[in-house]
Amino acid sequence: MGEKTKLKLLHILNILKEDSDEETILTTSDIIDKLQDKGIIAERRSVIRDIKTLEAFGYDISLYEENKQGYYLRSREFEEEELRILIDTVSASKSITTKKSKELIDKLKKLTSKNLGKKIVGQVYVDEKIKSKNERIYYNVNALSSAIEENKKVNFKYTTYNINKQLEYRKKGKTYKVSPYGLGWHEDNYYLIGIHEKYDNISHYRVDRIKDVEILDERRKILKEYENGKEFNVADYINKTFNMFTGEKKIVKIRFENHLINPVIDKFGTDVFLRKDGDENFLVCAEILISKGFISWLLQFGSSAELIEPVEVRDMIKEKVKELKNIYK
DNA sequence: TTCTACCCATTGAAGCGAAT
DNA sequence: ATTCGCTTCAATGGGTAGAA
Repeated sequence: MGEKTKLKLLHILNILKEDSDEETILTTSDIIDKLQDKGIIAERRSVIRDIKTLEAFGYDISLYEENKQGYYLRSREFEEEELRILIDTVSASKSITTKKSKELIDKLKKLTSKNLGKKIVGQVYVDEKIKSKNERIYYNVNALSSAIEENKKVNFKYTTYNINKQLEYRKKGKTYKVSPYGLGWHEDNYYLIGIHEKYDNISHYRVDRIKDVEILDERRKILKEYENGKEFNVADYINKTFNMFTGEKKIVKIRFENHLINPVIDKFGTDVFLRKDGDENFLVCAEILISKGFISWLLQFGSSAELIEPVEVRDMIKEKVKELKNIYK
């Protein structure tokens, strides 16, 4: 007895956490065996008593009385589905390197039992082709968010792929001075949203392509729109921006064929204003940022989508179509 | 067979005051 | 401040009976 009696309780908790779940129910003798592996000799009834103690403390343990098979830890910090979402997101994220993804997934795995962890992770496929090669991503995210919090400007170097598929510095390694405003996800990429020192509009930078971040002791530049203390909402901004190209905000009216309802909802959300236009079409009115990204998004639907208003955006599309016509004539 | 419930004896741990 | 000795208390395990 002695020290071992206290260790036993903790070991039992650990055993329940690591080795039990709804599909692997442990009997008292299973637990006794596992305790023995750790050098603790325990008696049947004291195991039961310990489990009841854990339950009384608040652990959600399914008892023999309830399931007639044995014991298992029912709820954990994360449910299987929640964990799966997190793990999938990590493995799909282009900004996180393969190495960092694997480390993160290993940590996430510890939030459930060994069995379930193995099951979930076995289904995850990490696509190395799309993964960033920048191991400094965490550092970048950290430095950038501190800068945002402290209302400071940052210096960094920005990289891009050249046609030889090599990463090289943009603008010959010149430093970018940016007032950072937010970090946000868009289609598996992590972006910094901020204002470049030389310009007055919002720009986006892929966080995984940013290098050598340095926090400056200068206060952030304020955009005119936000001078009156209005809070910058990253999520809202990303929603209104298409494929991370900036442009002017305009109200547009677009006619879509009915079968395009899903991509439209994906893009505009369920709150979008839309109404029927005959039997085969519907009309959408929405405020968006007009950009190359938006036009490419619209053109992917070919003749199944038609932008009706405003005229100047229609003209932009006409121009684009003319360019295409020249290539494919 | 496996678990729970109850009673009982044993024993280690904790609490506390006194001594060093 | 630490150690010793004493008492008290709670945890453990043995036994038995009973339920599923």
